[in-house]
Amino acid sequence: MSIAEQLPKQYDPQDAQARWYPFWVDRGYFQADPGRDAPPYTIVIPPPNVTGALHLGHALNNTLQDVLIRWRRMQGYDTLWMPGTDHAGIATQAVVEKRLFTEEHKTRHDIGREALVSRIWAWKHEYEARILGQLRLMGCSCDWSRTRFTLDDICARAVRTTFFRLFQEGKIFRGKRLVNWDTQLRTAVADDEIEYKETDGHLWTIRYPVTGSDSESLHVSTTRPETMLGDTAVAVHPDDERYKHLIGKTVTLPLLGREIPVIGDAILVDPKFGTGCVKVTPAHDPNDYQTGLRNHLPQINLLNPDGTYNENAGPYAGLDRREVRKRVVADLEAQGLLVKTEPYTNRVGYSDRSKTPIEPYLSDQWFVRMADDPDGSPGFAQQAMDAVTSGRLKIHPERYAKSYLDWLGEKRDWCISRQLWWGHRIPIWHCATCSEADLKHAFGDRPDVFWSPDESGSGWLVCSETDLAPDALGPSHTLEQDPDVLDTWFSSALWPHSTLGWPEQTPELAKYYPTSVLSTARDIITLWVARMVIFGQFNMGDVPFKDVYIHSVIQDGDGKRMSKSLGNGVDPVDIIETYGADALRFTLASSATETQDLRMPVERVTDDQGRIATRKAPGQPITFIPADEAKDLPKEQLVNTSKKFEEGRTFPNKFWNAARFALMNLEGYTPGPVRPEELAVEDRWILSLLRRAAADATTQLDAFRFADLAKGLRDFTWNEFCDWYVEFIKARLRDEGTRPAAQRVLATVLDGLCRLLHPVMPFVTESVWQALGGVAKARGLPEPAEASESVCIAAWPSYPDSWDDPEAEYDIAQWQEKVAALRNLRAERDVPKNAKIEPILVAQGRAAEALARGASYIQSLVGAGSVTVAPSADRPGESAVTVLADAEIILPLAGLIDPKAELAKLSKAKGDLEKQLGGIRSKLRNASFVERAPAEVVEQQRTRLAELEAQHAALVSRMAELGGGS
RNA sequence: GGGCGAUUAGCUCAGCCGGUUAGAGCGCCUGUUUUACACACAGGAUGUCGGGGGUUCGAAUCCCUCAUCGCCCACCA
Repeated sequence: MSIAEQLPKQYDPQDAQARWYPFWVDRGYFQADPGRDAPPYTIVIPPPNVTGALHLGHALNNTLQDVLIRWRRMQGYDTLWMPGTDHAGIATQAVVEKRLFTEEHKTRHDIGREALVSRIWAWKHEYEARILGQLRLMGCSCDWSRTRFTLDDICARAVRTTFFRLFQEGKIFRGKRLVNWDTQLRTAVADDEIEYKETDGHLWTIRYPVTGSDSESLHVSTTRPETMLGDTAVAVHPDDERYKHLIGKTVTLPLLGREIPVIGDAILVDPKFGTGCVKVTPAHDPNDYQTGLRNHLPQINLLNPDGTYNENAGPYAGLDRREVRKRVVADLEAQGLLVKTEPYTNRVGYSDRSKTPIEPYLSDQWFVRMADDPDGSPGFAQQAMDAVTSGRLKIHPERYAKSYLDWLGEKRDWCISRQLWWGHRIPIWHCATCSEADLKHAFGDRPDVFWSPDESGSGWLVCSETDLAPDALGPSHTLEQDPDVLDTWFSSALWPHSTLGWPEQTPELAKYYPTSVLSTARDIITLWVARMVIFGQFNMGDVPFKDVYIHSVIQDGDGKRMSKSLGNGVDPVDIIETYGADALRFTLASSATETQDLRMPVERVTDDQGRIATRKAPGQPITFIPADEAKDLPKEQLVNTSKKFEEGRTFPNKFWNAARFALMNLEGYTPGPVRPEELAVEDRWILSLLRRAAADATTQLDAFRFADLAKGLRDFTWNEFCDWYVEFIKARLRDEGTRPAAQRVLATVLDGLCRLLHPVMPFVTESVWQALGGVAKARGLPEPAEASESVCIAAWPSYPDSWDDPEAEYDIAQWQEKVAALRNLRAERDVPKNAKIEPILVAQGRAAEALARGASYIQSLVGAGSVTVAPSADRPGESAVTVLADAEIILPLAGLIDPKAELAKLSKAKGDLEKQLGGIRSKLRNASFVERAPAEVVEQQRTRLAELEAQHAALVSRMAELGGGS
């Protein structure tokens, strides 16, 4: 059996995936080689969180990165796609803690730091394996030998060194800050890890008596009455006539009896809101905190880490915050100080992780200084802004540069400490009792140890690149390591250079930094991209990448964000199993336009009996169960897909079958040169289009226009190569004389298609490449050359300008137009399928010459007995007529023409023409148009007018012949 | 509240540095087992380009405004 006959009629994606991925990996195509003499092209993967598996958003992002990497690899670059995963601090700890609680009813405090961390590692191993497996299934050509994890030793080393350098240069400092405290997890959470919910509560109004006055008092309203225990002032607007005389006096804080000042503060107080008086609790409210700083108010912390109140709450000490609220309200009421209680809906912040209300909480934290230096030299934020404004770093689409610059413009210090156990431990050791002499004695000659006085307490803070033993200062002093870990973004921010081995001066670092492109989602432009720029410039003295590509966000069909728990999430593996990896990739690449959001209508997968596809757990095989049983399942067990991927499935199949056709017709292929005169018009035409398709593809990839790339290649493959070229050459392939040249062109075009389509559809192209290699190992024009062993490493095509052939394109366009018109006539006039037609094409000049050259092709493509091309012809009464811009088509159809119906059709065509003519005529009658529009536009309209008038005249004369009026 | 973006065929989207008759895929209708492909082929229908106003010889495209939707940021005593 020939190779072609062994190929199934339908492309089998699973077979190709199973075959070629190991093939590529075994041959080491994905491995970068810093020793190779080729320019570098590098992408670091945005490391997915090990929290869970990848979804369609990741699939989109990684498809695009793989397209770029495969393209550049083919262009001859030494490509490195650096893979890895992110430990994702709080997110991962939270899922593991949650599981610990639901399965064993234990908190992390029950099992301790070491045990929890080891459980998280186990989780990490499981999900890392799944994530990397998903990427492999998608066909991602990462250099797996370099896979990194943000918490591995290589990354840890970079974290240590960076922290040390920052500390040494005074870029890291310790400070008090109001953090969002999660009392259940006992940790601070980031602003973006808070979910606000509209919650029904109350607004309580409390009376604060003015000290030394029997009658006067101020009324303040609050949604959190318990915090009044920590009030250190009452603020009014400085211009408020009702209260301004009280500024500088004091009021007596109810329940505790402290005297607190009345202050004027125009920023905090809106005199029109509520009573116009605001209680100020600097330690427990962000605005009040700022107010406290402005007015030098004391900060009274009321909270213990577990959510109970501390000794500052006086009689309420030891009670949970919720209990304190109840008692404070009851006590105020009992003392007649509660003015009123109103129902009130406000937004309460809940921790994303524990789903409990967040408490603003004053605590010691570590910060990286973002602001400019006191001497005015630019700080980290400014440096990162400069990278973009100077053009060293480009963000695509450009509009996202604005969010980057706006956010950095605030130059807010970056809080890098987290009260967690999963992460890089802060490399600071505190010694409360020692003197600087002790430190000098112990570490004096060590360049990797640096200390500074603890400004917030007594003793010294010692930063070290390597762990310090508790007794490193001798038996009389204790060194205690800071219990906190670093914000997960601290290690992510180092990713582009830590993964290359920094601070070691590795060959990789020298060659691959700065990397080429970063592709990511817009919601982490600030959290991640900006910080990579900051640390890249700090450690490496250069931006971490030259281009940042921001892809769109995938939503479901209703515009809702996809998520597994909402039941609208789509697992790329489900798509791959249903449609194939190439289908997934092609559809995603086709969808990658410059939009912000991308809708992906989602539907359940069912079998032909209407049963619902489910998976017991992600990664498990699909089982189908009756619909009514599926109702009660958790949504994350349902398998979703989207019709959008149908398009991605049909295209590889179309290409596959075009290849089968080619292979079947390459029997007896012999490599050899093709002389220009051996090329038929259609050969010159397809080569001209192939050249343009390749040039366009290159341009689009350069500009990250993935959708245009996918569409352009699809159109060329399907609408030009399959629909026309293959049809054109069928006859020549049957003729022994013309067969060899036709085969050589066919092999060349198929070879080019494999290359051009490979970045987007690696699997089907490799299948075709290998099969093609079986019959035509040497191919290409004008001289054949031996093809490489894999399309993965074949050269990206760039064809000579001499292939550009406007004459051939003109000819083919002429043929195509006439074929389309004749097919339309056949269909519209109900010409029997097997009837041989005898059309006459009336044309003059260049058009006539082109049609004469193509007569035999037109004949076979429209099922004609003969095709006549003539400068003029009589129109038989029983014939259908179509009038085109440069030709008239006469189709004699004895016995098939109903003059009335024919007239009606012509009349409709005439009506359309007249509408267009009317538009153009009125335009040309308009003096301002003729005067003001550019000359070529006016000329264009005149030409068009002449064409349409000629067509109109022909129609009118035909109608007269048929006996119809004009 | 500030910002970004969207609104074009039944659906998902191109087009938008103004200029022939606004396109694609899917879906729909009619026909076809034409020896690569029914995941196909041939033909066809479908749009006051969200509403209103303006600029211009000319607006889907530029400006203003309103409406609806989405996202980001800030914030709600």
